[in-house]
Amino acid sequence: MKLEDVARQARVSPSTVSRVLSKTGRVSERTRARVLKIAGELRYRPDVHAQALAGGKSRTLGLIVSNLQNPFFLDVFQAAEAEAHRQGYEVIVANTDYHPRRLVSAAHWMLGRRIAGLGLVVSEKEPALLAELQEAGIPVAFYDIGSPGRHVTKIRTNYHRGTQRVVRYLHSLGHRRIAFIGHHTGLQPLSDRKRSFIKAVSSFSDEVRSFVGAGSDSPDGGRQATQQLLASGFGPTAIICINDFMALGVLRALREQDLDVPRDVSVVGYDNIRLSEFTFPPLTTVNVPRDQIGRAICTAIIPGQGVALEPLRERVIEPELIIRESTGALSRGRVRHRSTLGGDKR
Amino acid sequence: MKLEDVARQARVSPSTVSRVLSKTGRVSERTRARVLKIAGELRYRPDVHAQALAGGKSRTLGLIVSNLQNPFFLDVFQAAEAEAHRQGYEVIVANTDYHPRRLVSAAHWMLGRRIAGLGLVVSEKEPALLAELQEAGIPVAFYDIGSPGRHVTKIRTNYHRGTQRVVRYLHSLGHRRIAFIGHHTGLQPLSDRKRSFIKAVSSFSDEVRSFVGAGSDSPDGGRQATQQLLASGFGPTAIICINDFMALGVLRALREQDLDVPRDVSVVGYDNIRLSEFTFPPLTTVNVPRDQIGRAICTAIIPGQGVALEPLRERVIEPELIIRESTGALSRGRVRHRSTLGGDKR
DNA sequence: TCAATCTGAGCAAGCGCTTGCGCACTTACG
DNA sequence: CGTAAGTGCGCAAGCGCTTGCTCAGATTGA
Repeated sequence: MKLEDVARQARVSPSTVSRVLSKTGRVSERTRARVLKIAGELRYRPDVHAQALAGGKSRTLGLIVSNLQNPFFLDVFQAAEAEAHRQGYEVIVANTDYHPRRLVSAAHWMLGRRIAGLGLVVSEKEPALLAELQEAGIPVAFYDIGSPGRHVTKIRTNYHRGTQRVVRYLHSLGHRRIAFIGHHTGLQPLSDRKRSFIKAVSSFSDEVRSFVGAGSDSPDGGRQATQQLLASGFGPTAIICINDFMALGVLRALREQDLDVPRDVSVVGYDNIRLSEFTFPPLTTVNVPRDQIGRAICTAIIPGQGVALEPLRERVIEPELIIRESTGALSRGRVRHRSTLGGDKR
Repeated sequence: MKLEDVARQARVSPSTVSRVLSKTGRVSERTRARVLKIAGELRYRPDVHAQALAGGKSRTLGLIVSNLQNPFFLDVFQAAEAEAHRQGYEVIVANTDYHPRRLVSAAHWMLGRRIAGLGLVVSEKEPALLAELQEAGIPVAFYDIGSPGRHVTKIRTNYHRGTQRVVRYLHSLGHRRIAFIGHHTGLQPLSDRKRSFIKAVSSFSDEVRSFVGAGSDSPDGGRQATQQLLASGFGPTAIICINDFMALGVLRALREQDLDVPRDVSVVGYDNIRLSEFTFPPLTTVNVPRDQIGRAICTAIIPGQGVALEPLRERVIEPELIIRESTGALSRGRVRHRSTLGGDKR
């Protein structure tokens, strides 16, 4: 079923059909109706490839994320998709699993699809890629990494401030031995967050001690990092996780060692994913508005809106502490420190 | 950067460049190397649209799912994607949120993209759509719905058997008042599962009583359904959820009413999503191998493999009960029945 | 040594659309 | 009533690729 078939049946030229379908150009009401009718009957579906080729412009946006399994990224994707649809655009996603190589191949794949704009919500980076994107001239929006520039918008949340608030909050509850659990510490934005933690902690002079552990970005990663943390003998009274997704595993690991949250150990996540309300106990966390991020990305990369009007832009979103039940005042009794348990993996 | 540019720089014809890049046709080693070199230097990225148009065939697969937020679907998608990549294909996803209308528009969108095959992992259906897909002649794989036929493969897991096992297991633990919590009961495959439950329960004569509740396919849906269930006065000693995702909310609702799992109420999920290991308590569930499903879908719709060789196929995957800690023997003491609480919404 | 075969590469015809331009015809205006 | 402006539609030239066909030159076998 091609445009030409519809044209023939409707006894008009292909151009007319095209104009009717794309609502451009002048067509009489009668003709329009006839064409529409025939097109419907024939179940005509325009070929996007031909449209893209002939039209030269694309209504597809690309989004690359680091880990779709982590609800944070999924939420950003769905928010972006909703906003894009609202503006008549589509979005295609790709996942990198934090591998720079996959970042590059995903970007190339999108470039081949002639996307109108690209959103990058990843922690890994690849300098050569940035240059290539600049060169290609398509608008790009980064979250968390990179720097604004020509055709490039940077969106970020103030992680530093968020972490600061969490540390202060825990300090005010009496916690003095705090651990941080993250992942992929080799990637800059992620190690920046670790450093934010250390800095925030050290602002309380030497009174507060800290420890940093890491696993993969998954509940299981959180669990393993926690097991190591507990085996280390550090004996934290509070654990700050780089995100809620890992915190899921932290809670489990604690439970496995018969440590009660928050009585024995307080736990704080980050992101405020929907799941964080459903953990046991419900997780204290920091809200990161994925919908705003998703929308900001679209606004930034949809042509004729963001970049065009306001060349280089940086958008900072403020974090908000959400206190639930996984945190509490330091209990009088010392934490049950089970360094012996750490060694029982025999 | 177009093919022609590369050709000019390499002093060969576009056809030769095309043949080098697509590894088809005979090209001398020298020429090949030169072309490859130039293409690399120029950062040439073939335009998929032009390729698709000219080549006439597509290496893109479509996948439509009901709810990407539910890890079950995400897992199927990622499994399918991995398998597709292995075979040199790409996959694009669309989400319907259980709306038949969105199913149709997603399918049309994919048809416009001239996908090579379509996988449907949805619970809603639309008879007209099936006809249209048949007519379009692209291979289709259904999960859970539809029936095999020309160009159509059906993949399913034996939900009935899974539910049966769960019910038997709970019965053997002494449970006699069992509730089922599902969602979108208006959709056939979903109501089928509800009926499977009722049937399984009734196989124990009238000894076992049942109750069916429903919410949306989310933790929150599970939570709300549970609140209603508890308010109903039915006083279940065990709850079977249509999936783990909803079970997350069921656990939370129970906790909110100070009901202990499994002492007061046993809970069983379905799917064995990764998260089910991280709930409190870890969830007893039924494994549904998403990777197998994803792979089966690819195999079925990638041309020249599934459908072609073996016209109509149906593939059934067996479920396996996974016992964790959310289920236990019925405790002697009656469940604390808090019908009073049910009424406190004033 | 000559015809038969093979090799490597170019020509050109599309693939299914969009769109600038032009043409015929209608309507408005002085 | 003549000219100008407006309306409705078709023509044809691409968009960036793929691929069947053709063909010159190298290689081979009897």
